[in-house]
Amino acid sequence: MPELPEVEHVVRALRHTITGRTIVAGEVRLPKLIAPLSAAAFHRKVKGSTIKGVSRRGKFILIECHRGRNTESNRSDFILAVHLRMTGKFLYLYPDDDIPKHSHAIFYLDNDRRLVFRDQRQFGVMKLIAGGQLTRTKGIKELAPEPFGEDFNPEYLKSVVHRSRRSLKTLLLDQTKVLGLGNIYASEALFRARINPFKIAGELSPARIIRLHQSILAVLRDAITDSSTSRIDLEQEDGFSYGEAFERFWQVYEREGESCVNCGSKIRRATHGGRSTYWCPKCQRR
DNA sequence: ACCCTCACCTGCACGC
DNA sequence: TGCGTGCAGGTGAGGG
Repeated sequence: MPELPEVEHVVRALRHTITGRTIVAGEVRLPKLIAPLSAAAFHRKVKGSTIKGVSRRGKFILIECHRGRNTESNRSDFILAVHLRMTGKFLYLYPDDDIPKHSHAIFYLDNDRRLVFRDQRQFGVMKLIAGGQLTRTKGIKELAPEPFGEDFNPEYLKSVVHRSRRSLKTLLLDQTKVLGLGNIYASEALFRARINPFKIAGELSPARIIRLHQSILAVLRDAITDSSTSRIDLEQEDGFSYGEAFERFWQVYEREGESCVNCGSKIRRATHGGRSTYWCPKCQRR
């Protein structure tokens, strides 16, 4: 379920929790999670490595590790890149806690705690990336610029939008074009920009592209800020709950039939490319 | 290069 | 109570 704001919160929680810890052992129970690497090879690589830090690229969580004493040497450094997809979660278990169902990877840490990757739907993915290879890794190298970076500017968005004949809603979900939105925040960003989700991207006026750019940033930033009131707790059964702090902020998503906060019209829902899209028919006319 | 459809999974809410 | 259906916030492979 997580989109960029939720991933950002998981990254902060992990950074705070596991930076500096050494991985004593790594166990993989669902081989496809790390395929084509074998569980044995995975264990050999992570065993004895120390976690330097935790960062993010798009919706990928990057756990930066190094091995051996010489931290200056890049040679044996690697990144564990984790994508939560729909239901992936991290848990930080106490020694006596049971390992819950759907736990597909377990990292035994040097403080006797275990970091568990749990994923009910098994869509999540882990990649072991050798030092310096991040920008050459398939699935990561294709990603659009970070939304909060300099390269994601109105000019960039204009170039992407003008080249596309897809609907804006579909375009916003394409991580190689616009990074960080998912099905919820794509609807929310279009609502804030007052743009109809079915509008063809290439037909968007320059003024509206600027508005869309601002709305994308505002939605992501607000979601990160608002939800910080609900701290992501890696010790909860679910690792973290998206909870009310995230939902409270939705203005159209999952609000079919409710009144638009701007004009009072009934929010509509339609299935578009197999996924739900929500919009206000009056504020977001075609 | 672009874009569409389907596939990957489990669990939950719903109607009968 | 059970069973079938549709739905869920993400992406990638494969094809046109």
